Amino acid sequence: MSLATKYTPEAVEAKWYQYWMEHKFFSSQVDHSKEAYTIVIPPPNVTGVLHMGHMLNNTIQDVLVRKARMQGKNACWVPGTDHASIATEAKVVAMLKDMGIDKKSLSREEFLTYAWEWKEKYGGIILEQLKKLGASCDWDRTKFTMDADLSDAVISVFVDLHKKGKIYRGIRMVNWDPQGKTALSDDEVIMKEIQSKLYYIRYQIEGSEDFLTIATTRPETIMADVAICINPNDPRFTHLKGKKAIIPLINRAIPIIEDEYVDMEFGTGCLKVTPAHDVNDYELGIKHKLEVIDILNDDGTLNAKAQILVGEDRFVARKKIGKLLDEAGQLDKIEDYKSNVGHSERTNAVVEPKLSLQWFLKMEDITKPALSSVMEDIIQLHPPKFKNMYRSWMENVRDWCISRQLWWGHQIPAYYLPNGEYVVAKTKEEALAQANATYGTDYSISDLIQDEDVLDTWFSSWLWPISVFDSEVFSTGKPNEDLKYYYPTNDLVTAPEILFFWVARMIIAGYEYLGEKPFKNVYLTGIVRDKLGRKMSKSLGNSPDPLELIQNYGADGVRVGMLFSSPAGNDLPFDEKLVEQGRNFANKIWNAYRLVQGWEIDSNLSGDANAASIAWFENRFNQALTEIEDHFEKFRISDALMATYKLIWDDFCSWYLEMIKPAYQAPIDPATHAKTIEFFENILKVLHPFMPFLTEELWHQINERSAENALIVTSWPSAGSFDVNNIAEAAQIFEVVSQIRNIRASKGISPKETFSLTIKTVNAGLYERFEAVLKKLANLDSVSFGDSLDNAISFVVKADECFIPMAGQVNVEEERENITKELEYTKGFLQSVMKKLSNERFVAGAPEAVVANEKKKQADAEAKIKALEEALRKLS
RNA sequence: GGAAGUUUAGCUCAGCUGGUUCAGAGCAUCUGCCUUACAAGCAGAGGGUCGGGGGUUCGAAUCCCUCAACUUCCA
Repeated sequence: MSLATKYTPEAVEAKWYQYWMEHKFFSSQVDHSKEAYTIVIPPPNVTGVLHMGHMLNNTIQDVLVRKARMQGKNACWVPGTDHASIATEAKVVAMLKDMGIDKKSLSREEFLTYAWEWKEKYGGIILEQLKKLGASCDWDRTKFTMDADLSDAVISVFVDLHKKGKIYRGIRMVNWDPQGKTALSDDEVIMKEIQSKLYYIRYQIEGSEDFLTIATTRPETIMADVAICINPNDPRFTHLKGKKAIIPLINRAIPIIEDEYVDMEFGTGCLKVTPAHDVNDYELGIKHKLEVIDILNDDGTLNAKAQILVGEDRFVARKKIGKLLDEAGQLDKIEDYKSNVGHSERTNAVVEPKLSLQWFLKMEDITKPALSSVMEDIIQLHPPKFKNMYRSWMENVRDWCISRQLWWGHQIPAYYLPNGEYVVAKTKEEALAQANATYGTDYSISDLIQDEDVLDTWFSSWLWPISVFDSEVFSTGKPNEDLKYYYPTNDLVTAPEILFFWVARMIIAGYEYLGEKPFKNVYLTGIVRDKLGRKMSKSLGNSPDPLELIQNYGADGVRVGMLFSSPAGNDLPFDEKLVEQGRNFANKIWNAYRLVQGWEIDSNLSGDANAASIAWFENRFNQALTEIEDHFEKFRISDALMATYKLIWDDFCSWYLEMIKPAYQAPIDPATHAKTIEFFENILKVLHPFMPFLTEELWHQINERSAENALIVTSWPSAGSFDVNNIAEAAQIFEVVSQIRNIRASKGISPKETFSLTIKTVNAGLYERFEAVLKKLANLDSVSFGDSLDNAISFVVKADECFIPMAGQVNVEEERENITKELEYTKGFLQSVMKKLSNERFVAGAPEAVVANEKKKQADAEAKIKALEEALRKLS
């Protein structure tokens, strides 16, 4: 019957997770008699291993799901993984390289075979790790973004949007890695500050002997210039308006255009416009309808359009052209200059802005309902400060480039025809039929060539809240039973970093395909950082191994540690101390149970002495639960946890259990015992979402229970009403206890030495009700009422004077000093109150309740002053 | 360069529309305790001019202006 003095999580956690799985507590089926509560997991990358960010994110989801389940809702948490085109392809390429295989030597099919093998082997690791955390996902519903049905959904959506005219092919500037010969996403580009040079080049004005000078870091691109741009407000250049300039060395005339975009302060105030090789210039080119001259090959060498230096590498060309310009007398000077230059994360090559043909989704119309639903709080962001960011992005949204030059992913269902046209269809067969019908041709399957590229990974994950339930609705338009029941989902928990990439796009897809929001609440977590404030990352090696943490502190401890200091949207500065605190908390509860389970019950005993304590805790529990519910309501999860923590540690353990605890080896009365077990059970219920393993273990220790009575499916307690007055009275008693303990501590008197307490009060009834508690907690042999005592240490609580006789031990000077100090403070306080009350404008202007309050403060302070003054008189 | 946010105890943060216990919590620190549930613990204590300055108000951590520092997003 004796339990270990320390809680050991390992065995307990494995046991209960298996138990929950066996009894299918995580699984959810459509059940119209119950309200659905749905969360879809932000699918982690298949390349991923569990990191601290996942821990935080999934702990929050599990807390929400477990609470909803206990509240009788049909809780469904759908897990899954994301195929992560770029990251996975990079992993597979690296793996092949280790095996001595070059990706270029493989066909697409061969490569994909390796990729799938890799996915089967490593893709599920992260989900297994989530189980260790206690995640109560419905594992039977596990999905992968490249599952056949989900892929089908992605292709249907592409075809559909293309048919609606929302998807088009267009030119776009991408980050090109000339070494890897591939486009990079912005995330794969690392900006580095580079010491470079600013070349000042002289361009002759057509039909005159004048020159204008332009500063550029990229002189090798002058052959691609199509205009010179000046700021129309710049008085230095008014004479150039409408003229033309001549590109040095190749002597091509280009127009001088005007745009306020030009920074008059930078360089010479003149800008050369090279649309093919600079993003900003490209925009400028579109605005002014300029042609585009691309002088670079894919490998970064100059092509024939450059006319000179053809075949030279861009950096070699830069040096050479500097020399040529100098020789031609058209190089004014060269200055040192620091600039930020993008480098390829993988090859470290300097990234070249390059125009290429890509697929786009028109965003202008499709985003409208997604913007308004968030602005009108139909979908609520927590914390709401992210609404601003969301709006600015949605209002300035650019068309979404959805193609990627990769193989791992959903291949774009566009088929090119020998006649130079293309068709978009779900299958090659359909494409063929469509092609022949449209163009009156007689092509065969082998004439069709499918687009090489795959779709952006977000183009599949934006369908996630829909496609995990119903992958066919995109083509049929008819939602299945699952979708009708579970959609819209309730809460989405994710990181603010992907608010635009993912969250916004899910909202867009939700309205586009179902005319309904995908979720009601978006809880945005912070970033987990190390003590130095750095983001935790594998490359820095500053992230603890989550599984090791679970091993060392228990899953419950880790969950609590993660949540302790993570208000929504705020970064979490992680410190192992937090997890230790979580572990200690688990141990505290474990020991509280050890105490309670060790009691013997004597049915002859009366529980009268404990009635006041029981009544107080009942009130306090209901008060705390009300607060906790309020925190949950507002998605203040860490506050909800802290309130629970304090309820258990401070109120239940430190006060309540001490109040009712029988003397050593003495039995307890049945009424108190029963009540205490009831309180304990309620506490376990409230704590379960945060610490599922420990609570389920103790739940079954308290009583043998059948599966349907397991804690995970027990109903959540509802907060009853509570008597604030009773709680305040108890607080007054606690204050007296603390004061007496303080006297012992400051005078070095052993807690074993008993005191007798005399109280001067008009409210003796209160102290009588709590007499047993006072005696036990302050170690008193008697509590009596009466007038002031001599030779006693005194203190004042509210307006009541308390005396502890202490012949010979009273240091009169010290006592006087203490009381005087408090008296001074109280007088000062009273003065400030009186100042307000004597101010007519305050009395007239402030609300009635505020004035009444000040009057009450006045009365309390006056009573206290009276008591203190009397105590002081007694001393002399 | 454009926009937003943050600044309260040693650390991490609460403090809603100005007015109870308005200066709080947890951790950390200090002191005393191996008191038979728990030293992963118990009891007690100290600690802040609410970033600086100005203003509005009877009254400002809270509203306004300004300066400074940090962070993030966009370019």
